[in-house]
Amino acid sequence: MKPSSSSLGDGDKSKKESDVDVTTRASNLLVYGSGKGNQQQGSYSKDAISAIILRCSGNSDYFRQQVVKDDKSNERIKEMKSKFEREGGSCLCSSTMQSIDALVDKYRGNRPKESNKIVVDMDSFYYSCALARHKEEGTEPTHQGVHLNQIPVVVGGGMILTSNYEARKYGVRSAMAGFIADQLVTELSNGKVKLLHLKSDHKYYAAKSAQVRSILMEYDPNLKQYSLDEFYLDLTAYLATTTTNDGSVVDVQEVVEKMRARVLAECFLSCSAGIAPSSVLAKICSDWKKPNGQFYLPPGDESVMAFMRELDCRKIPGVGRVTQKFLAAFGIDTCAHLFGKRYDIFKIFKEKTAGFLLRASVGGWGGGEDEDSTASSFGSTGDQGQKGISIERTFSAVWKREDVRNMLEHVCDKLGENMERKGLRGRRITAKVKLASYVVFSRSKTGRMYMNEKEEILKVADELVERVRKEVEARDDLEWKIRLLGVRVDEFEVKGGGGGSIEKFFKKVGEKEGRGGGGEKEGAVEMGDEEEAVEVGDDVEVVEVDDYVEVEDDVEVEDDVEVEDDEEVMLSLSQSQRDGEHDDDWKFAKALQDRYDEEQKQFEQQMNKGREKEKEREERKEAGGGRGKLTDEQLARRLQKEEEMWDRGRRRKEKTVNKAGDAKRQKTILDLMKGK
DNA sequence: GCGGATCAG
DNA sequence: ATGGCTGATCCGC
Repeated sequence: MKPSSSSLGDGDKSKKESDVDVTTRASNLLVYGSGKGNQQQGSYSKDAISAIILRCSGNSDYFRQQVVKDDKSNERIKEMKSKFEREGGSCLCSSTMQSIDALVDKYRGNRPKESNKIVVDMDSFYYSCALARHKEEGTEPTHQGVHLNQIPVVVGGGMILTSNYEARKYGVRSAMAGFIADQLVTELSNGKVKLLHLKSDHKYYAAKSAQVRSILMEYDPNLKQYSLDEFYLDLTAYLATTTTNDGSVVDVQEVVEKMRARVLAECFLSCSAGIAPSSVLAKICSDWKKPNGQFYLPPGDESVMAFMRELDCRKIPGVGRVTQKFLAAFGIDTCAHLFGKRYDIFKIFKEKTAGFLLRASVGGWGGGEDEDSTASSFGSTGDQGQKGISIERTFSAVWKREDVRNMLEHVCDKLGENMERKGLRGRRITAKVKLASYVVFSRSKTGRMYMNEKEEILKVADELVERVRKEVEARDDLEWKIRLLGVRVDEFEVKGGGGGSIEKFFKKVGEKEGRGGGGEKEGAVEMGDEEEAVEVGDDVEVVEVDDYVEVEDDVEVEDDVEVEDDEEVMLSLSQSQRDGEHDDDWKFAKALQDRYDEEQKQFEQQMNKGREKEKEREERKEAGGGRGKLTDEQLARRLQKEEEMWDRGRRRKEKTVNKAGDAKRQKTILDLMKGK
């Protein structure tokens, strides 16, 4: 498909050419952007859909930014390709190839011998919930006399959350902007059909999800739930302990059929299931017979390899739009291609990604540890494994300090509440700012203190946002108008984990202070003055003592800054206690705290120095390279070209593959082998 | 450690 | 005119 470049006149050539450019790349962007779903019967043509989306998107800020991002990833692909060729293309030491093959053999050998893993995935969950609700309330699931299934319906307004199958025929997908979805339906139906929007009702969905869950629990009490509409089961135990009436072994496929029938009958919700030797394979299979169907992948290498062979890479969980494009650039579309180029991927991608893709190419999941590593505790025990917590909000663009501050305050309030509820404290704060132009910035600061109170978080977040503001205002290509603010806290304190002697010491202090040393999360303890408000007696402040020292180690501290390791800290603690000079534990702790504060300040100064140096370097670069971003980029490109040429010459002289790089890859592969 | 990107649901 | 939110991970620097 080609955009109509012929329709262009001759005038104003340069501008229109760049428009064509954008359009070409943009439509490219759309073709790949269609997502993981299957194309179904009766759908409108992809081209017609793309054309409408393209026209609706027009010159919107959002779309422009998408194109910029797309350009960047294309550039990265180009770099990767040239690097690949520079390093001799598909060429590795035979020993490296042997290692890769050994790894493949291991993955293939380690797959579980039975297909007892089940993934249950609810069909267009939010939409189905709407239908189920009608059933429960005895109302008709119709709109103007027509059953909802017969007309295009979505859940969500500004942003589509779910669409029914009729709407999907018009190219309406989740995560699509509402107004584009409307336009698709209206235009493709020649104005005869209008897209119906239903309101989202998260509470009801959660209730229905719990209902489904309780049924599935009868089959596997340890099932895992990743989201409201996805369940992971292991039926091994169920199959081993269940027999049919005549005493024969039950068939897993029949069990799943019955299970789904029960969900449908009791919850009025249809779902699809995958049955496979591993949960990742089951996840892929659950998509195979959607909606209201199931797919059984028999165990055994032959079966799995045959299934994978045909599989589009994009169906691999973890391979998204961009990765697919990367792979396609190297001629890799299916898992068969992936397997065929298994040696190449270790030269193309970094270790984690390469290992992941190699494993995926043979469906090599389920070899023990990885089956559990995906464990999550959605809706059950809580958030033990949680690594971060965040809130972000979109609003109509603001720019005044006061408005920004208010928005930020709102976000921090919410975050503080959530953290308190979950009993979390973290020492890294990240602020996220999205400009009206959809350009995103994030700035973070790792502190020494574990925080969970809105005021504390707000203070840091505000500094970070101000930093972004200064950076943005210093640039002439950006405008300080923001449409989103977000705050994230991570680097949580380790709770209940051991607790060294320092912690115990502080616990004692805490008890003496009459605040309990347990680590409970009480609200803000009001003290006299800001600096005094440091919660000396709270044991949670303690864990980071060694963390801080570690950080210091990394940062090349000035000579005159004392750096102590854990032991010395402890020593000084007990010494002071023996001294009797600090009869009052609190006083001593306060002194210690002050010193840490001082160190933190030094630490920050150090960081700032680094930042300034970085800036200077940037400025010098700009001064030397002339002015304007374009010139700079051109220069960089030229430099790279030169380097490439030089590199190519050098390689030719060497006449062999890059042994050093190969050795490194060997090591990577060996590490992967050792993995189990 | 930091910041940008990607992915999933 | 209208284009989300939460949490995780990887990579390059």
